[in-house]
Amino acid sequence: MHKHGDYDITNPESIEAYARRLVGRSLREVLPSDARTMYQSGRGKGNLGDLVEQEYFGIHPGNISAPDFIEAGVELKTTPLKRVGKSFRAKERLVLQMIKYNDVHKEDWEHSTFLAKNSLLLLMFYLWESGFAPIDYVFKIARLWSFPEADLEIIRDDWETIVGKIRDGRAHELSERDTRYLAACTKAATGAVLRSQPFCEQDAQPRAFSLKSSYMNFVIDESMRAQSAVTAEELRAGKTLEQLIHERFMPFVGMTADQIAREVGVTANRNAKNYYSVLTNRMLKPILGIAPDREVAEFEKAGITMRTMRLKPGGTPKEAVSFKAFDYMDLVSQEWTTSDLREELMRRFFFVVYNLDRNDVPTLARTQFWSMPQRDVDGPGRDCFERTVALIKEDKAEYLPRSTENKVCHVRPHGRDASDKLLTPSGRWVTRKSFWLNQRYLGDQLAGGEDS
DNA sequence: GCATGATCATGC
DNA sequence: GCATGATCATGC
Repeated sequence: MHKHGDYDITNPESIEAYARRLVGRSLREVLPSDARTMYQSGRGKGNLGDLVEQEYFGIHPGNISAPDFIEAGVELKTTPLKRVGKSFRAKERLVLQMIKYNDVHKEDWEHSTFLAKNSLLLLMFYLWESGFAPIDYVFKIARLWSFPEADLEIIRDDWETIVGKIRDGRAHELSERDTRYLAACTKAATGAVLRSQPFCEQDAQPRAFSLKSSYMNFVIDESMRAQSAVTAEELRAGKTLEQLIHERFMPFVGMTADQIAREVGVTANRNAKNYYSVLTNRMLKPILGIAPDREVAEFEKAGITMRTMRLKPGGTPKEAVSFKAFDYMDLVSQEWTTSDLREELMRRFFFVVYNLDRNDVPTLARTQFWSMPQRDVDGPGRDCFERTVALIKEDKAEYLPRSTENKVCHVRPHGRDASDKLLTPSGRWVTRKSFWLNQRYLGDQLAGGEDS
């Protein structure tokens, strides 16, 4: 028996595809009514993980040392997200398996039960909402996850640290602070029955291997990014939102901005600095056949940042791209991993690209989706952020990173005029500023893209 | 010609 | 009234 209903139990991708059907929905919306009634209103509370396994996938994994989908080697994990502002964060750490103090010390990493069970995870994130029954939580992410090699190195170190402590007879001293990604989190309430350990008389708290929340946040960011291309419903004939958008712009490619304005009925002042953003919005309007102005919301929902880009005759961008101005006080209180800047850099960008001719007449050249490579986000992007924070703290808010100092971005004034100032932590008023993407960097990045 | 500082028209 | 995305202006 290889098949189970709508998926192939031996094939990870098939299982993932079936899991993805839950994204954007709750179990109540997809389960047959007889299965639903059991779990309504508190009764049969069961945790959501069990519900998904039994009612959605129809599996009853009893074996705790092998993956849930044995034939495919896939371990299913259902785990909550919480909303923080516009983005999602892990509501809790992800518990992978109990640590058996009396067995694990005999294992080596390559042959560990940890690896056997957790090498390929099917992660299903749902949005936790206070007061909801589990059956009503809406799933946001469903994806296969295998650890990137670099991460696995660290997880291995962490595993060795934890197991090493057990071998040293110090299981009772385990702490989540010992490790970076993989932690030995306490399991069961405080005061629960303690467990024996092999090399020490003293009993230890029950603990489980778990992925820290901070690591899960990284997984979430990555997943939202990967998924944003196809979120917002793969409407109509299985086309992605991105395909639909490209197609929408196609008829305008080759037209000058003036011609486009006439075509879509824009009469706004050509000198208005939001002229191109008005044009783009109007070109997008009829997309998806939804109510006017909804398309912008669709963009938002998919986490897409829309920008105009004008290329000079040589093909380099005429201008850098700005983000909203920051508040000095707020900025210095931010950590890189959760910073506004990182969130902005991690978003998917949609560029509407115009070519300028020698007379500066803009012609729509193409549209292009783009995401900043991860190494640039957490490399130069991070440097720029941390340098900026450090300089502000040193009372040098006038001397923030320039475009010549950083490959990816820089800081520049961004206010009403030179008198538009904000308070710094040192108590001085300094020109309002923001982060900007370097135009040279953008030129290099977008040159490779041949979209639409 | 580019990097950086300065400013603007509009929408909310 | 002001933040935003965008562009202009200047100095090196």
